[in-house]
Amino acid sequence: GRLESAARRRLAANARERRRMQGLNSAFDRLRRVVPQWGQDKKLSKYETLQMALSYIMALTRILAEAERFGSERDWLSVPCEHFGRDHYLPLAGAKLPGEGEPYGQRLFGFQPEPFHMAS
DNA sequence: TAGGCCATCTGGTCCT
DNA sequence: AGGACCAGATGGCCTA
Repeated sequence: GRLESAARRRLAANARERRRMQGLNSAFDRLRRVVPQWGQDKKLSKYETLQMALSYIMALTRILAEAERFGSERDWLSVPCEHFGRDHYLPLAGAKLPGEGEPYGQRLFGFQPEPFHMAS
């Protein structure tokens, strides 16, 4: 009777939770596809995906800010890539970067994992 | 075999 | 009341 109904509700809740997590995971997959994966053969973990998205957004923001400084699009397009230096610009197309051996994330956009701060 | 990452189950809390 | 969200526990799989 009541025990059976409770068990049924628990099972339904489990299924909902499974679906919810699957939705979350498919969102992570979508994010993985738009985040750079420079020569990385195995997929980024969830944590790495979030960190990479953060670094990527910040890098793009930096590039946009640079573009603003150059006024017109024509001026911007004529700027040689070398202008930005290694710290500001990294080649696309999954090229292997110098400094292999280093942890993956640290080669990208100067990515450094930051310790979390506990909310108080 | 230890450590990292993950999926799933579960109970608690909040919201509608 | 029921669903969504969350965090802790647990067990499986993989790699160094």
